[in-house]
Amino acid sequence: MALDMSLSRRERERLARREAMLEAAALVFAERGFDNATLDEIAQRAEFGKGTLYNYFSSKDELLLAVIERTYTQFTGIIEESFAVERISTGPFEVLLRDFLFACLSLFSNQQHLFMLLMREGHRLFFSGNPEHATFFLNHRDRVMQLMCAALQHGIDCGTIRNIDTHAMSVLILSTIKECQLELIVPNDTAMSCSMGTFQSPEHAVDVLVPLLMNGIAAAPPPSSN
Amino acid sequence: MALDMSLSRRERERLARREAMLEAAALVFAERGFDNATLDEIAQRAEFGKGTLYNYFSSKDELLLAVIERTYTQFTGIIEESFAVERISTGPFEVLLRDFLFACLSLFSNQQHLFMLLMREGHRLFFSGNPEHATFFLNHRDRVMQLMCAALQHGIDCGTIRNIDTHAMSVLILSTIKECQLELIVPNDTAMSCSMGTFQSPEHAVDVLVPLLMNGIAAAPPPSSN
DNA sequence: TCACATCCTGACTATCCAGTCATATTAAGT
DNA sequence: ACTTAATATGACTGGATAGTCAGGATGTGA
Repeated sequence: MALDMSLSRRERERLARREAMLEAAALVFAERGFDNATLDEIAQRAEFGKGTLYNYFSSKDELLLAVIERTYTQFTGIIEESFAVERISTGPFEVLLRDFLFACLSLFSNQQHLFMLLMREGHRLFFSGNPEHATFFLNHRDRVMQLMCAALQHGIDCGTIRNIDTHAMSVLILSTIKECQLELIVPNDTAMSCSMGTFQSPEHAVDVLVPLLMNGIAAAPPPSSN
Repeated sequence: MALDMSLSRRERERLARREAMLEAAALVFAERGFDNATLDEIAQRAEFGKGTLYNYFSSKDELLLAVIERTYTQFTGIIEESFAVERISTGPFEVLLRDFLFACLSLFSNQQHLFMLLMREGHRLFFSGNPEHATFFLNHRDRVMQLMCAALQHGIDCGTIRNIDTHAMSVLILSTIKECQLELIVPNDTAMSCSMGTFQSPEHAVDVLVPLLMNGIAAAPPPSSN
């Protein structure tokens, strides 16, 4: 992102053009879905000719993978920041969890197209039957899981959470973020937001979810009642 | 499913052919994804000519919607059974939750293609930009949410769970099922099942998830320790 | 056996688009 | 100014497939 003076102008310009293409591709893939997105439209939005795309990416597939790679990097960045070692030892885990959920929901609320992209195309890759694509997806998912597990393990070690199955809890937390983000998008996307109560905002969602994740639903609430 | 004697043989045969087409379509949509599935292949698997499909469904889209409708009906059936009113008042909620999770994970483990279909194409419908499709998806999701909320509310009324936000908890439970089912599919689908520990079986997944959902992760575990 | 209706069929068409490549454009060096 | 290298361009091609339709099969009732 920040310009790197170790590169020549030539090289910097090339990178900038590549970025512009990725940006345009992310938008179009998110809006239309991979299969319905056309390289013509991506090229047009990036203000290049279609042929030029092929000077930077060897195929439509490769372009998609590059876009997803970029998005996952943003996401793992948030996990790393939220659960940085110096933060995790100090306060109660509940605060860390709040910050983390809020950061995730904010990121994707501000860049809904990135969320759509990950939802639509992530699963597509996994189920595509192409082992290379499935591996790509699983490796990234794996990285996210590992960061999450490490954060939880650290919490256990510090005694700020009880001794749980970190893997299962990571699945639970990450899946909740996904589904919750989906709800946050609904009202914007369709006039008809069905009868069900939806989360009003990232703040509201976090307020409601954190107690559930911390204390569960069992009849006897641990510290205070109701 | 069971033959209905109020229908003429003609009508029953027509319904049976329609079912065969839906069955074939579900398989092909799940394997290839909607966009890459061809009507030729669906027709071939159902052992009909392509033209015949159009005597039963007016377009590829309509065929997809019919397949998804059918799958959602199976799913809501499980929720209704698991949380039937006569069951919900009797035992501890934990048992109901175990049975429910197990029933879901079993259903989709035995019919993985249905799960793939819902994952790949459900979101596709929602994000497609086509309001009719988005509505279709949301209505079904809504129905699932309402059943789940009702079950939780009943648990609260009976005092078997504490007074939580039923909507948020429904999101949490349903999203966990999704992500967990994804993990259960991984080892079968790809030789390389990455470094992360995956759930071994529906039984194992339920054993691990239920305590997390019931008690959360907070440092002081409610009734018994560790 | 024939006439009529219902239903099936797959070759065909019209469309769409990923990827190519011959040509045009720009920049760099001399 | 001229040469050469690097890059951009978009018309074109080849392949794919959703949906159509004219004709064929099958069954039914007279």
